[in-house]
Amino acid sequence: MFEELRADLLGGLMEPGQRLKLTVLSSRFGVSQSVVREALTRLAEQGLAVSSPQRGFSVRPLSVADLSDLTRVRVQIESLALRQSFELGDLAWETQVLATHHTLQRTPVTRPDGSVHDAWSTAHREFHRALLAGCGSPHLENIATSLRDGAELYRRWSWMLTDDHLRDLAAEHRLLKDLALDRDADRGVEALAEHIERSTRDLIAYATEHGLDSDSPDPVGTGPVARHGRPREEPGSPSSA
Amino acid sequence: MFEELRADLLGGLMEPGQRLKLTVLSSRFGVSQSVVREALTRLAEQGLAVSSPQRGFSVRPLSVADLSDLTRVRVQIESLALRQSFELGDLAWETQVLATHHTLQRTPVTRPDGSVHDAWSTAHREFHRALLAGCGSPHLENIATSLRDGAELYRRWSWMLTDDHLRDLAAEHRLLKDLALDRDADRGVEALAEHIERSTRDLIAYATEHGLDSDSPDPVGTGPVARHGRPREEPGSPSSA
DNA sequence: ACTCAAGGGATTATCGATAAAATCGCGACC
DNA sequence: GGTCGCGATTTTATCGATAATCCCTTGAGT
Repeated sequence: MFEELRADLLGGLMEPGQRLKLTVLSSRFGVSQSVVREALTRLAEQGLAVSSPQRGFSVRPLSVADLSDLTRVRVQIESLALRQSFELGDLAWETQVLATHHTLQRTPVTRPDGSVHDAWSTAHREFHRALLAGCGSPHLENIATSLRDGAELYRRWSWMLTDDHLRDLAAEHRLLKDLALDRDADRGVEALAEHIERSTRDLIAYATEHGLDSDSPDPVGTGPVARHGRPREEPGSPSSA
Repeated sequence: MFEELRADLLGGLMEPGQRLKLTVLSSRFGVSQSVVREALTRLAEQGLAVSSPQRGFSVRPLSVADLSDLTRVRVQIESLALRQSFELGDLAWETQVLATHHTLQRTPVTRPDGSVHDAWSTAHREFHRALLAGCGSPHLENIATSLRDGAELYRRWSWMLTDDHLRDLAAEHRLLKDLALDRDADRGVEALAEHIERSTRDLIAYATEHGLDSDSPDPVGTGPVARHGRPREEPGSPSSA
């Protein structure tokens, strides 16, 4: 149940800032409010949701300032971890990088019906995790994973709104894999930074162009999310049905 | 209540690895098991406790491997943040560094009766937070804080077991403050790294010398913790009453 | 004497309900 | 016509109890 809710959040099913009411979630998953509450508590501690005292929980709001900061920190942390992986990674690490890259390469990005990407997403996460797993530092790895999860939220929106970065993703991953096997730290870090910053650049450009900045009420929600048929019931939108 | 439990954990009142039973905690704090459970969930997500499914919660176990890793990562992260603080910090940052250092300097480390240090601990945390607060990156700041909290657990034990680092703490903090005001990044990072690594070195030396490694049952618990009169009721100790 | 199995006790996880709090809507007042 | 205040409804936070799980002890069997 926790994993389900987490997947929903990461999948971008709920729009940012939307309130997460205990009753609707408990009926939705068929469990009591207690377990929903515990799940939300964990999610909030992870940063995927926010908890307002006496106000309940809501989906973590998105903003270009946060995305910008997140990306910058992510580049720094992942560069650190990648460099250490290149120095300290053993044979098992090399093997894992190769294996996860193969899986990622052979997993289709989108399904034939054009819907979302569930297997590819996990494969993508596994590949990037494997890249950094050689650093030999559990703490550093956890931090990197946590940051990546935070960025995942943005990546889903970037996916829906901009579409000019789909073509060379495979090439970027292949380059990262090759540089890892070659232990070319400098170029590896450079490639990883570019890989991380690319979608951020696109999304920020789109956001500033379309004027949806920090407190966009729902312009992102009018897109592919409406597909899920969830009625917008936020009190912030005066243009009710 | 959450803060109380968190302070107890950080204060080293419970010994590492000890089980945290819901009933005793709920009666201890005079609240229901639900709120204890929520607090433990949050603490577990923060890393201060560990959650075993169907087995409840327990105090985060300590090990030299974990401490070593934690210290290494902490040096890297804090160096990153400090360097950015030195570059980007504004007047407000300088002021905060100066102010928190003054408070820290004027707060006695131990009380006259020789007991623990509650005000000093918060002042210490505030000073280090202020040092890094100029980096202009909320995410990086959060990560650094989280790592510092994790290290706090070890620091308390280091305090009780080794005592050769009490004398020059004030000098180290003053040096850090001066270097911050001078914006001397290289020497600042060097001083901070030394400051972080010092107690770790001492504690690891003590641990390896006294043979209490990863799974020490309670040799650390026989120390100042027994002062709290809490009977050892772990099932792991066969020498029961 | 040791191993294995079943029973009893203790502890955790979940549930439904109650109490507290906040929000929203309606009406009175300025 | 606009604003403030009060009451009703929704929602959260807490509670006590039940059901499920695990650990330890006790006993028989080998």
